[in-house]
Amino acid sequence: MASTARRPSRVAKLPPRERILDAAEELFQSEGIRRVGVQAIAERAETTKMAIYRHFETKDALVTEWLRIVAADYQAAFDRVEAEYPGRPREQILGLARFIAEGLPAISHRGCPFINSIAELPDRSHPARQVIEKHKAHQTRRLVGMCTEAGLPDPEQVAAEITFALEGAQVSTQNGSIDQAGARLMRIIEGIIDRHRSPLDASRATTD
Amino acid sequence: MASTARRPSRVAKLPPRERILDAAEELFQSEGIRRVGVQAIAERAETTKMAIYRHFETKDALVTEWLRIVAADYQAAFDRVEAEYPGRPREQILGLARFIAEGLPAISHRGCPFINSIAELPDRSHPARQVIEKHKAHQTRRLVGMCTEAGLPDPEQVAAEITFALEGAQVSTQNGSIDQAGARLMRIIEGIIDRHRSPLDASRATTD
DNA sequence: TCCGCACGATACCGATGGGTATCGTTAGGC
DNA sequence: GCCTAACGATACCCATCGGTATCGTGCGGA
Repeated sequence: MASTARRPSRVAKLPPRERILDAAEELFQSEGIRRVGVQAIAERAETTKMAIYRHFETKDALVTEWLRIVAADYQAAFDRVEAEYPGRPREQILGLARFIAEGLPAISHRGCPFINSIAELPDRSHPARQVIEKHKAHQTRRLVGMCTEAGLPDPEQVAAEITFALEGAQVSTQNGSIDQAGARLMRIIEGIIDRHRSPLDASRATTD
Repeated sequence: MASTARRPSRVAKLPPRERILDAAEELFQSEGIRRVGVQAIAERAETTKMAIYRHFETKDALVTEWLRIVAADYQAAFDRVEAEYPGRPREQILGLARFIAEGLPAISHRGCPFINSIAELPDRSHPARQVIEKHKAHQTRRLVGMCTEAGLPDPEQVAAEITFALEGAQVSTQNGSIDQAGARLMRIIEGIIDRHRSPLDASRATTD
């Protein structure tokens, strides 16, 4: 529950549960869910398998909790961007895109945790899948809200376009050139917004 | 090795190698690579594990061969669309997008084989990963070529935008509404092309 | 001081999975 | 009509992995 600071630094000895979640985050992100055994997580967390099973019922529960935290981080980005640009939905959307774009190098060769996890969890009834679906629905709702507030016609279409672009960027970055991906993504988002904003006045510049 | 005239005794089933590849395709696509054991593939192919290892050195080799086939299918779509609309790159791109859009329902709850496989194969030196990377590079090259031929300024940017949209659509469809995804994707692609086609002349119709 | 309890370490269990060895059988080519 | 080779089936080897049981240990609170 304690969604405290998610810092990859496990230098200082945090309580076991935090260390376990940190280790799981690093390993799941870099290696994938199924490739990482509980034993490996325990070693990285400088604890033992037993300690993990004292805090989490099963490995699946640990996976689910990890994705819950990642989802909370994303939603925090939404909150931050809304607080930073109150009443300016266009800047909010661009801020969100920037958040993703700036995160691209970090995940470069290993993509979005949600996308990867879905690939590894084909069972839709898996609790982790439900976390992902709920998060995606939440994200879509907020994005549509921003587009509506921006006065864009057909906000659902715009939100869908933005979502496609954001997720496509994260996927494509896994095996392409990372250097330009962020800049390209920003231009795409700007283009989407401006195209919908003024369909009869497309002469406005799309470059930043 | 090259004797394709094997005569099955009882049923008119395909030669073992074909059956194995068919079974692998179905299972890998629906369940994922790591979740599917060689034994399961053998049962689905109505053969045995040994037969599989007679035709493929390892499971990884089978995975690689499967992805090679999928890549060939995609490239066939490129060929088809180029043959169908010779000298009309805009229609070629839209035809390609339609190919993806129409394929969305089929992969609905289980996404693109490449994206999923990358998630399951974090090792970039894996031969299957190299197949994927080569395919993506090839696809990008052809897409950039189409954009160049269409006289679009900054064809790399357009190709990147299209790629993001196509892959994003396939990812987002996994856990969202499939019904509108195809139509939304087509509108996105049209919007991308037309926005770049004539930034100073946006009065032309965007619908086909 | 002593009790409780979370923690650490190790050994273990059952299941699964990749890969191999070996058997008999069958089909096709000369 | 034989000889080679691919095929089918079974049993097996070994590693890994999720999960459990059982030890011991240190530490804080009443």
